[in-house]
Amino acid sequence: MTITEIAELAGVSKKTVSRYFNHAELLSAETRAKVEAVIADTGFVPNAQARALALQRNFLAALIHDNSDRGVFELVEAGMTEALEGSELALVLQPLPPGDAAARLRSFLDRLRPAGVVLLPPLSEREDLADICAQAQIRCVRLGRVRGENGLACDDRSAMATLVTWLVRIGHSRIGLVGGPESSLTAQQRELGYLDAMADHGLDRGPSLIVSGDNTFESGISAGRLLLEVSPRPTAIVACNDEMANGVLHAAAQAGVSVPGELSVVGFDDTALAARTLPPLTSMHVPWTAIAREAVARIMSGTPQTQTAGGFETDLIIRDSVAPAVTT
Amino acid sequence: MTITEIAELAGVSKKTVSRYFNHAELLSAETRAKVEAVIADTGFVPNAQARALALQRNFLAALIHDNSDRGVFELVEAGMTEALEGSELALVLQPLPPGDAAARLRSFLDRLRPAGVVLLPPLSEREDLADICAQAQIRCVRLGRVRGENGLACDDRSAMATLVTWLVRIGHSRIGLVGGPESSLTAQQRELGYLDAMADHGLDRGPSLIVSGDNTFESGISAGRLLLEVSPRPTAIVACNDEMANGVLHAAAQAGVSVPGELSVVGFDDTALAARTLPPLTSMHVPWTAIAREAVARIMSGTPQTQTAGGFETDLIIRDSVAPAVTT
DNA sequence: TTGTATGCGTTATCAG
DNA sequence: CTGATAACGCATACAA
Repeated sequence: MTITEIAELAGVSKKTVSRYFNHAELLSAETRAKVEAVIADTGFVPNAQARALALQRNFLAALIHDNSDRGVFELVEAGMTEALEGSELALVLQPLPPGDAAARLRSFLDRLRPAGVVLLPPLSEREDLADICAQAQIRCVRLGRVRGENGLACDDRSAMATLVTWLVRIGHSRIGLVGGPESSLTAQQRELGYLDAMADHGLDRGPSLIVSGDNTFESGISAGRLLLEVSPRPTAIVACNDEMANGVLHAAAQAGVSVPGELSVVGFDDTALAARTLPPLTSMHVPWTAIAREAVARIMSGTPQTQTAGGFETDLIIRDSVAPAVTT
Repeated sequence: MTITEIAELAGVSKKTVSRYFNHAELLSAETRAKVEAVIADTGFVPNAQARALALQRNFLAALIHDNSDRGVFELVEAGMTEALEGSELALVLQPLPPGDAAARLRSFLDRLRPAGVVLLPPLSEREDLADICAQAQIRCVRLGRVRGENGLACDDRSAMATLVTWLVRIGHSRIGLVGGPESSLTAQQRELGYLDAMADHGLDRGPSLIVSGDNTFESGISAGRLLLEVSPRPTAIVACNDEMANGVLHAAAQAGVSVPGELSVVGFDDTALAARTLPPLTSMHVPWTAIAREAVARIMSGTPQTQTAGGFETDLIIRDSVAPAVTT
C-alpha cells in the first residue's frame, strides 16, 4: 500500500496525497476530504523509511546520556515517552562513553539523523556536543542548563536555598552538604544555593561541612562517613541528588546514627528512589518529567531555538528522613 | 559523500561498493582491496536511511516493555546497549499500554521496521505479540520465557528452590512468599520453586504463607503487612522480585520488626535496587544483562529461531537482609 | 490549487 | 566476478 495507490483510489496525483500529510493547509477542502476518506478507508500509513530518505531526517527523538544519574534518566525517559505518545516519533537511547563522547555523538547523528536530540546533564553542559548537533542541523535541547539557546531547566540555586532555609527554620544549624561533581554546572548551582542560604542565616559553611561526590550511591556513602565524623556532628545533611542521599542513609546506618532521630537527610530531584529508601527521603522535587515533555514539544514544534520560557517550579516533598532539630 | 563517488574513486561500479558492505565474500580479493582503500581513506559510511528503504528494514533494535519492572528493564537495557555498542544498530524503546498492546505493537513495527525486537516479561509471554512480530517478519526474542521458539531465560523454578533450600539450611522453617502476578509465567515458575523446596523439606506451605503481589513496591508493602500478621510469624520472607522485597522491608520497619534480627528478607533478580536498600538485600542474581546480550546477538546474527542454548546460571548474592534463624 | 518530472542513496535483478 | 538499470516510497522544484 503506497502513496501511489492512494492517489489512484482518490483520483488525484501522488503529490496531492503527499501534501495531505505535509502541508494539508494548501489543499482545497474538497480535495482534502477525498484523500482523507480513502486514507481512513484503507488505514494507510506513509512509509517512514521513504520519508526519512527524502527528508534526510528520521522520525526519531534521541535521549543522549552518560549513565551517571539513573534516577533523573528514568524521569526524563518517562516524560519523553509520554510526550511522544501518539506522535510519529519513536524514542532512541544513546549513551555516550566518557572518553570520546563527541566522536560518538557525531557518528550517531550521522547514522540516525534523528529529528531531535535531548541532552541530559552533565552532557548538556558541554558546548562541543551542542555544536555537533548544530553542525548536523539537528534540533537539540539541553536539560538542566538554564542560560543559553536551547536550555531547559528549573532554578536549582534558589531551590536549594529554599530547602536549606527550611531546614534552618525547623531548627537545624549544622548542615552538611554532599555536592555533585565539580565539573557539573547543575551541581555548582545547587552548592551555591546552599551557600546562599547558610550565609543568609549566618551559619557556619566552612569547608569541613561540604564534601563533593560524583552523584553515585558509593560516593554518597563515603561523603556521609566523612561528614559524620565532623565535630560537632551535623544535625542535617543535604545531598545534591537522591542517589547520594541514600548513600548518606547507609553511612548513618553503618555508624549507628539514627535517621531522622539523630540526623536528618535530604535528597534532591525526588526520583523514584526517594520514596523507596528507608526511611523514605525528603527531597526537592525537580519536574524532570515536565521538562522532558517540554523538550519533546520543542523538538516536534520545530521552534528552532527558544529561550527558557516560564521556568519550572520545584517543590519540597516531605517524607520521613527529616525531623526538627533538638535545640541544645 | 555517496556510494557513487566511492565507486568512481575506486574505479568500480556502485553495485560493487554495495556488495563490499553486504556480501564482501563475493568480491575478488583485488577488487575488495581497492574499495576498502577508498573507504578507509574517505571514512565513508553508507546512508542508513537509503539502506533502510531498500532493505525494508531499519537499523534498530527495539526493547518492548510495559513499565512493570523497572529493575529488570534497567539490566536488560544495559545488556542490549553493551551488545549494540560498535554495531550499526541503535536502541529504540517502546512501552506498550496495558489496553491495546497488540495494536500498538503492530503499528510500531509497521512504522519502525526494526531489525529485531526484544520482548520483556510479562509481555514476552503473550503469544499474540509474538505472532505479530512473526507476521511482520521481524525477529523477536522473548525474555524470561524458557520453552518455545524464541525464548531466552534462566531456570527460575530451580533458582527459587535453591534459594528457599538455603534458607532452610540456615534454620528457617516458617518462610513466607510474596508472589508475582498470577498471570505471569515467570512468577508462577518462581512460586513453584518455592513450593518444591518447601515440600522437599516437609514444611508448611499453606496458603496463609503465600501472598500475591503485582511486582510493585506498593504491593510488596501490603503483602509484607499481611505476612507479618500470620501467626506464628514467618522468620523469613522471600519476594519474587527486589522491588516487592523492598516493600517487605518497609512493612517490617513500620511494624517495628527488625531485619535481619527478627525477620530475614530475600529478593529476586538482583537488580540495582538490591544493593541500595537498607539493609542491603540478599537476592537471587538473574543474569539479565547476559541474557540481553545474547538476545541482541540473536537479532544480529539473523539466526531465525534458536532454542535456548546453554541456559543461564543464577547466583545467590548474600547481603545483609538475612540472618540464620534462632532455633526455638 | 494541482500535477509532472526528478532526486534522495542504496540494493536487487539479470545480463555479460 | 562485475556492471547497467530498475526498483524502494516519498518529497520538492517547477510548470500548469
